[in-house]
Amino acid sequence: MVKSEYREEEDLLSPGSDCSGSSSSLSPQTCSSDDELLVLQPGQGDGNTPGSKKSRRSRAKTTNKNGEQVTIIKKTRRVKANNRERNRMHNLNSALDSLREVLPAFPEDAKLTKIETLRFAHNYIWALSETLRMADQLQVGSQPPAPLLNREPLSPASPSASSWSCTSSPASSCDTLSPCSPASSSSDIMEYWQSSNHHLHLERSQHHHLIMSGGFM
DNA sequence: TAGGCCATCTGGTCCT
DNA sequence: AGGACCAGATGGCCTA
Repeated sequence: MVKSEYREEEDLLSPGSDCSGSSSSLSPQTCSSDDELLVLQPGQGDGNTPGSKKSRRSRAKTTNKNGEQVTIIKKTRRVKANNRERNRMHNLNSALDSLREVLPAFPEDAKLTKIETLRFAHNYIWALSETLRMADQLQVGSQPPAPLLNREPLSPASPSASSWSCTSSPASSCDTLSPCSPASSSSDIMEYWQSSNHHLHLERSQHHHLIMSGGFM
C-alpha cells in the first residue's frame, strides 16, 4: 500500500462519511451501501412457485440466500467499521501533524515519527514549564506566581528551539509524569535544548538517542 | 536483507 | 444496535 493511495484518499475522505468514493480502491473489499441489501431479496427472480417439485430446492435456495444476505450484512457492517476506523486514524494523524507544527524543528529535518513526536512534545512541554518556573523563582516581589503554563495563545511565528517561541500552549503540563529530563536548572534546560538542536542538525540517530532515550521520558 | 515505520483490516470490548 | 476505541495481524515502503 499504498501510502500514495492513502494520501489521495485523505483528501477525498470527509469526516463522518461512511463510504467514500475512493475507499473501494484501497482494499480488495468494495464499499457497499445499505441499498445493496435491498437488491438481494431472498428468492427474488428465481421463478419458483411454492408447492411445486422445485419448491424444496427453492426453499433451500431461499435459506441459502438468507445466509448470503447475512453475509452481505456482515460485510457491509465491516466495511462501514473499516471506513470509520480509517477516518479515526486520519483524525489522529491530523492531530499529530498539528502537534509537529508547533514543535521546534528545522525545515530540512525529516518528519518526526509518531512516537518521536509524542516524546518530543512531552520533553518540550517539560522544558517550557521548567523555564517558566525558573523565571518565576528569579522574580522578586509580591507578584502572584504565574501559572506553570501560559494557556494564552502565543505568537504564530514559526517555532524554533533557539528562539523559544511556540505557536500554542499545551493543554496540560508535565504533571503526573516522572521527571522527564536530567536537567536541574534553567541553564541545564537551555543546554539540553541547544544540544537537541545541535543533534537535530547532525544525525537523526543521535537525535533519537538524545530525545528518545528513556531517561528523558 | 533485516528492521523500523506506517496504513489498513479485523475482532473484541465498552459506551451511548 | 451502532459507534468509538483498542490492540493484534498483515503487508508495503524505506533505509542502514
